[in-house]
Amino acid sequence: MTKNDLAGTAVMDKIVSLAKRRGFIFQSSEIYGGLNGCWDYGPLGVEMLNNLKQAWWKHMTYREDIEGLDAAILMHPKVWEASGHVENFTDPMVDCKECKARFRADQIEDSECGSNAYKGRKAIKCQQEGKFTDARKFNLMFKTYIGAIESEDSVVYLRPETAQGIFVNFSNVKDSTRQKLPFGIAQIGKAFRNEINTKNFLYRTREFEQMEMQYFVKPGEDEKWWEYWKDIRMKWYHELGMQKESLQYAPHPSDKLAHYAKAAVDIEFKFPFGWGEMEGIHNRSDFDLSQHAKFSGKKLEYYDDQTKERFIPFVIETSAGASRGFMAFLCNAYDEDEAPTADGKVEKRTILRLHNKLAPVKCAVFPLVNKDGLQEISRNITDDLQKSFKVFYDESGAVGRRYRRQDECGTPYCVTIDYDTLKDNTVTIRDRDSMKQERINKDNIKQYIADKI
RNA sequence: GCGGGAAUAGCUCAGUUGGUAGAGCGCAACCUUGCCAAGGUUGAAGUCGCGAGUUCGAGUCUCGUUUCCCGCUCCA
Repeated sequence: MTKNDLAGTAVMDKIVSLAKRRGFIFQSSEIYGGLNGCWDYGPLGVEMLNNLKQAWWKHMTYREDIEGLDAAILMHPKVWEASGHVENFTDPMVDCKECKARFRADQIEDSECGSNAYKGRKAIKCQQEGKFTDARKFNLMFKTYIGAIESEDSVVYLRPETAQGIFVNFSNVKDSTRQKLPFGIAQIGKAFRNEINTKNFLYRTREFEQMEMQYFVKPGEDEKWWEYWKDIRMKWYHELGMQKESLQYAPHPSDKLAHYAKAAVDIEFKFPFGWGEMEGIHNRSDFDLSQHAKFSGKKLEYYDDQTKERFIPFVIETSAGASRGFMAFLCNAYDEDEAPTADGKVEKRTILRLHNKLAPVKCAVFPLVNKDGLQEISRNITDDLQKSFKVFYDESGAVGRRYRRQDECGTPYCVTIDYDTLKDNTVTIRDRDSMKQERINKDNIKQYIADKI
């Protein structure tokens, strides 16, 4: 059976349950009944998430034209005025008490009543008849106070995106690194949005992690670089094992672009519940730097020594969700196939076909049986290997059971120490996906795995 | 925010007209075991999401609430 044969909801349920059972994802504050839209990464989850972030970090910053940054989550409140979040992140909404539809208060004139009985009826008429609630504001930014006094003067926000930390540091990074255009700044960090609704496990949550890179270019070259990053970013997902048919570009129609964007395309993944955005590649033009220049009074310009031009760079942004990516890679890896049993039958095998780079544990080590010194050799091998990567030692139960445990966790390699090891120092190393084994010298295990992760 | 469904052991679920909590898998220990969830013995583990109410007595009935899922709405 392949995942395509299974209904989306059923697959999602299985993944959620496996994530809990094996320690990838737990509900936040579970013993208190949970907190809506918040999730914790368990022992295997945090390893995998770190691997994902590390893969992205290397992809972005192990090149000459991109620098790293880790800005504070709390920023000056004016940042969010300049960025447009204070104004645009707030929508006054009204509900119709009769048909239960919700409207943006500023769009009632263009909206239609949500009830079938009044199909085609203008919502403005319902409002005139007094069916609507008072307008309520929904600002998606979490608000808190800095310092001892809780007043309007001490309001700060949890950042709703990491991008602004990069824009406000544009000059700092440029001056301290002597970078010339085009160059980029990359950052991984938490962001917070007080969503009206959360849904789909890790997909829409109130606290999430972003992996963003803002690439600063000369105006006029923005189109070229937008195409470049669009291409590079899609390839990155392919290289980490995502099936091509599970990925697609979803362009934003020009009349639905965000206030800052000149062009935008999403990379979408085919989740069990349908296509969903994982990353956006946006041409933000000079909107952000111009706004911050205006609000801060500081020049955020670039001087080109070659052409003697002074200008505000354009920004091509690649904005990926680490949490969403985590979930997408988990869904992409989940599979069920068939494995032979000791008595010649076949049984269902649950397996996470994670890319070696993402797998939480790289290698498991088993003594074939728990006697005749095989455990001691296995312990020694484990101690040696875990100097280089995450290893799991297991001597509990039959060896077949131990293989299956690792399959469910996505561990790519299992090393088994048997009686031949005593004679010639070889061990078997078993591949997760094919279940095939080969014998190698125990001193070569580390190199064998290091070459593949 | 609206409508619908669900919540009992780590997971998947039973639990009768209201009468002291069950199974399979998993987990732990021991025995057995020479490579793919094997067999045996033993064991740990649940304030039945949370809080009220009705009742002599509530997993079961009522109300509230939280969380998750589905459909709307929302997603600068």
